[in-house]
Amino acid sequence: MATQLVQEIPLAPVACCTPVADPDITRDQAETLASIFKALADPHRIRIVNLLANAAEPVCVCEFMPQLGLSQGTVSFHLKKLLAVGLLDRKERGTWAYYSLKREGLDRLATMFDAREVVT
Amino acid sequence: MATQLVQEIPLAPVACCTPVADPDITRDQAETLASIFKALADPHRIRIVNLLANAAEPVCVCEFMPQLGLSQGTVSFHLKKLLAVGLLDRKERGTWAYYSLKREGLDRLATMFDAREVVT
DNA sequence: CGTTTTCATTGAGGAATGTCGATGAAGGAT
DNA sequence: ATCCTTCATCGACATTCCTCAATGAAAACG
Repeated sequence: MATQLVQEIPLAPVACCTPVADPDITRDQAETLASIFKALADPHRIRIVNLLANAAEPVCVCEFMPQLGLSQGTVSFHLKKLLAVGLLDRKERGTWAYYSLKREGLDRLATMFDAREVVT
Repeated sequence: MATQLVQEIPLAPVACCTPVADPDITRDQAETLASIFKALADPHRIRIVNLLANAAEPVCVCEFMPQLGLSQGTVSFHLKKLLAVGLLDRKERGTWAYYSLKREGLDRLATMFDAREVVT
């Protein structure tokens, strides 16, 4: 019975499973992709992106602190992470620093799944 | 000069920046989203997804070990992470465990960016 | 000039993550 | 029944991550 169950499925008879095609992406590509996901792998950074998406204009650092309930240094820490992977844009204006969403960054993420470039 | 530069931009005159719209997503939603991204925030797990995307049929654990160069326990560790967020499907067959991509999981990710549900 | 404001960076802590080797559980084979 | 294979889990360790308070740097203002 159990033996038949195994036979039913068209898998390799000897080995445990059918050989898998070599991966399309290299180790380096996987590393790059993971770093982008890593930038979004934090609830506070998700909210930062969400805040920026809702904002009609660039937002300065001091705005995030009360919204997120985080200290100023921590906010800069998170913004830097998002900036590093190209998801955010930063421009200084006097003493202030304004952040905005980088459309290319989001589009790149969208096409990852749309065209299945990454995964398929 | 510098003062004029600040004035040029139509931002709030007193405060440092324009008030930002309240975030669309709740703290809980941000947490959930972050957990999904966290599952993909590792190069080995990216390669696992890539391998599964290239595979025509479910893949057993023993196949990942040589491909990734990781110990068996570590492979199970990563598979569990992806499984937990609904990106993978697992079915046992005798002594073996076969993993496959869960289309709904990927589609959910895709629509996140397509429809801008998450971010916009 | 000195003071104040805004933001980035640093140092230090505690928490979470990734890795391995070892152990355990469950099915198949002899 | 005994042994072997496959896989999940556990314990332990090293590394990375997140957070704050404190310090620096640069611009605006008195």
